[in-house]
Amino acid sequence: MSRYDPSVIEPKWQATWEEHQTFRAVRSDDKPKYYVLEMFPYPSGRIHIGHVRNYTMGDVIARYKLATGHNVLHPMGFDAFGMPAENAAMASGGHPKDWTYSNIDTMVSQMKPLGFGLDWSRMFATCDPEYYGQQQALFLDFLEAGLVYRKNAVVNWDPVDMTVLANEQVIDGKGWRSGAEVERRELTQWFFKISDMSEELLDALDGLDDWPAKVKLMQANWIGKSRGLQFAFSTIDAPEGHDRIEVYTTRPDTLMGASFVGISPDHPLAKHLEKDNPDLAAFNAECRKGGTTEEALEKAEKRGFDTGLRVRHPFDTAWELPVYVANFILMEYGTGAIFGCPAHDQRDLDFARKYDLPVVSTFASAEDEGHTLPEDGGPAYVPPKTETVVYLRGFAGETEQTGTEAIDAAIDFCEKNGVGHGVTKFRLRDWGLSRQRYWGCPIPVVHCDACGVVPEKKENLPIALPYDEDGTAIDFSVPGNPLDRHPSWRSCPCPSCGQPATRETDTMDTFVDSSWYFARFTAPRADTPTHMADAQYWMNVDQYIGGIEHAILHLLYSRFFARAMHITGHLPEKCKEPFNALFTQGMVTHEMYYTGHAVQDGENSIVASLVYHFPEDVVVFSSGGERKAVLQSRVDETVTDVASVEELEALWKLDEWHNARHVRIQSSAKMSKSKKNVVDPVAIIQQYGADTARWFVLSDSPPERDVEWTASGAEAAARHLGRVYRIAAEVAEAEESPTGDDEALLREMHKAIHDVTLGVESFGFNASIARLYAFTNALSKSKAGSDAKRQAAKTLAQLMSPMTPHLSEEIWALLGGEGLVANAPWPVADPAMMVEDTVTLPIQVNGKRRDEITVPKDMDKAEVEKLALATDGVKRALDGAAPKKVIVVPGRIVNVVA
RNA sequence: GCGGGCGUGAUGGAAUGGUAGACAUAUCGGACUUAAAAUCCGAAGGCCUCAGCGCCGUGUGGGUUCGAGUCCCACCGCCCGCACCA
Repeated sequence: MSRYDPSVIEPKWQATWEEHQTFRAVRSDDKPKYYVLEMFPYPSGRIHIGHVRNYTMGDVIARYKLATGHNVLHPMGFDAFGMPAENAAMASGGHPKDWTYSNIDTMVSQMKPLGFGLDWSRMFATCDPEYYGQQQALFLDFLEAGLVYRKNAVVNWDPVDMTVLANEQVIDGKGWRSGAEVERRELTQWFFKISDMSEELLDALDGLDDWPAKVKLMQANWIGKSRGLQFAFSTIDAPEGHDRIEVYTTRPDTLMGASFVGISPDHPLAKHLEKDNPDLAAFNAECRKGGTTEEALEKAEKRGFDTGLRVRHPFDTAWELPVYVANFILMEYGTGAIFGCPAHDQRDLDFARKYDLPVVSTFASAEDEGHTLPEDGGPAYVPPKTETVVYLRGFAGETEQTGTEAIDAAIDFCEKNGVGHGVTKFRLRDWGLSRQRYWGCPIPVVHCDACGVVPEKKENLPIALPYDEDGTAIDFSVPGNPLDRHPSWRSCPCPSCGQPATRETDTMDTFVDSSWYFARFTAPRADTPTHMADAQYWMNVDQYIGGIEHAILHLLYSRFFARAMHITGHLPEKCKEPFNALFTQGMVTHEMYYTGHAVQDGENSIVASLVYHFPEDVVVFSSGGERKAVLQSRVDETVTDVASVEELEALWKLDEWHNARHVRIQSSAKMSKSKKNVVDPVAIIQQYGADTARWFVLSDSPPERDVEWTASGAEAAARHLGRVYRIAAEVAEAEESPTGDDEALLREMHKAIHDVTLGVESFGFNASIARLYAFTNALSKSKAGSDAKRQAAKTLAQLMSPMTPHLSEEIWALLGGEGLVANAPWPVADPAMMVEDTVTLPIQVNGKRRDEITVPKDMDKAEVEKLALATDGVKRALDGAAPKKVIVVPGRIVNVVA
């Protein structure tokens, strides 16, 4: 009998699938379609074990759907634009294009051995001119539809690298690469009008039933809807043009507790006042400086500057309030000005205490009446808006009402009395898409002295990035955007007047590339962005799978793009929400190994350092119930003939004695190169085969949770697959034998079909695999006849085929299965076979299990009750007393109440 | 601070309100073997007066129920997201 050898069978079946084009997606009306998509990878150069997990999950779904009679679309591509390619070019010469395409080649060659059922004929990279040219066409259509516009915006500018930085790239106020102090600079940038769709993007979340609640919540928070009152304070003796200060508040019910007005250092009034006030100018400058990171803001002290200016309270013109410039007020939110109500806002209270401003309560707790004034050092009284409170200084609505009711009443009152109006605000800003980078999709517009900003003509698309067509290589050796320095690329005729003009050199944010690739996969070679019939057929994505880290930006942008593409006629109406179901998978983690080293540094000081080691360089063993580890190299060197744990132990102690070279084990964490706690999928496949890797990453943890990669787990998975092969081969080669205990095995089989199917359909892959282990054990021990065993083994191959497709094909062929297991119809569980004729019922007395009875499954309740009461366990527990009540749950349990 | 989630053996984890710990890892014992690996068989939540017809047990305390890991309330702990958001 041959042995299970993945290195032989895996390439063989991959070639067979390729030959039969098993996974080619073809449109046809005779079958329902199913579109399964995993978030496409960035071509960093190597695939990661996390990719293996992600794509295996998608592949399980894809293969299962194929077996259940669907036309399956399961494509793969690369999110190929972005900074790393440019950084690589800057660091080590070469060109981002060469770097990227070479990485893509490598990664494809690493992915193919995993045997994913992908339609590779649809593959593209977002840096293909065929792709980004269509993206430019979309941009032009969006422009025409008013979905893109240009405006001045404040950006983080790195003066050394000469580029705009995203907020995430600013660390402690310095550029993440250059370390230079980041400047605020106003630039003209392109923006997508995503904020126009705030309300719709928020409301539509409700319809996404198959999205994780967590993701929907994160998106809702990001969009950040709030209802409040916008009104103005009139100023006293203010500079011209500043006779009013517009403020926005979500708590207009606390208006009678106002004690100051605060404005942002960037507020026009603050900027005006600082001209004649050097102290204020200094204060404002100080506020503008400093980190813009959340952490820095969190720690920053709340500081204010009394402008000396005063305003009148809208309800009482005799009531004057001071105006402060305060460092915690953001110009970007609301109107850049607030009124402070210290009694009911902690931040305002801190501020009021610091500058000795009055604290006036407007409402009190309904329970302990009276005292709501924050005691010295006590917190502000901020109950949930849903709580009913007693208004002490109310002006609208009942005396006793909830915060929400009071807010509504206050807005109503103010509108009727001409003090402002109710407004709904969103936190969501327009999406700035301009980047001063080379390796991105060029924005297809031209700047003409005569005509201004002119869109390119569609027939001139793609506006391709220059490579070295005219003999001029792109120069990445100096900072800044190479497109700006290119001698000829910028020059072009104006699409409108034909006079010499210059191209826009900004490129698009890479999030644009990933905001519509799912639609492009439905017609990847079309000469328009999409092909309507194909989009109509294949869209939406039925199941989208990816990391939670994309919960906000990528998914929100994609939802915006789908709507914008519908408006511009590139997607049908039904695609406005492009992802029907979303699944966010967990990471693959690994424990970490390090040794401590003491190094003499100078004469007297000793510096300790940690050195991390790769898992393959470490031998982990167990001693006295404790897991310990030594370096592989030490084992080889000094004890080539280690025969026992004790000897290894001795080695351990020796090492410890020497210089603490023993390996410490640190608990599992996300794999990272710096911690060396990585396993390389390529090495794993070479060692165990793709099926083992696939089986393992699905087996031990629920898919949404992190899974810890362990060497023992991987070996166990490999052993199990070897066992399955062996059992199947034995069944295949067994002599014909009469029927034996067939029914027991077939019952197990149908239960396995049922449970595995349920697991696959509900992302319970770990549960499916546990069931497959149990079914394998049952088959192994079965005394059934050869026909039944053969049938069970074939079913096992089918049930395993989404997870371990190569092994399954091999077994299927071995057992004489017809065609490919990939194309075989998914087995269906027979309900009749899952119900036992007799059932064993546990008998409880007062909820504690005391005995059990085995009865025919349809025995009537009275009969069951009689038998239950007659059992020894029940008699003993009742001790002669009569039961108060007996509950019989047919087929489940009997509970006697004593 | 706000919002969400999770607490089950040594470990990863199973359990439509119905026999808690499936399945796997690690561990221990046995068979086979010169030996090891591989393979096969078996044990195993804790406690006790240690195989019984016993007690306890799903973070802690309460509640609902004939019956709670599961539902409700409070607390403790951990994880994640958001946040000078007016």
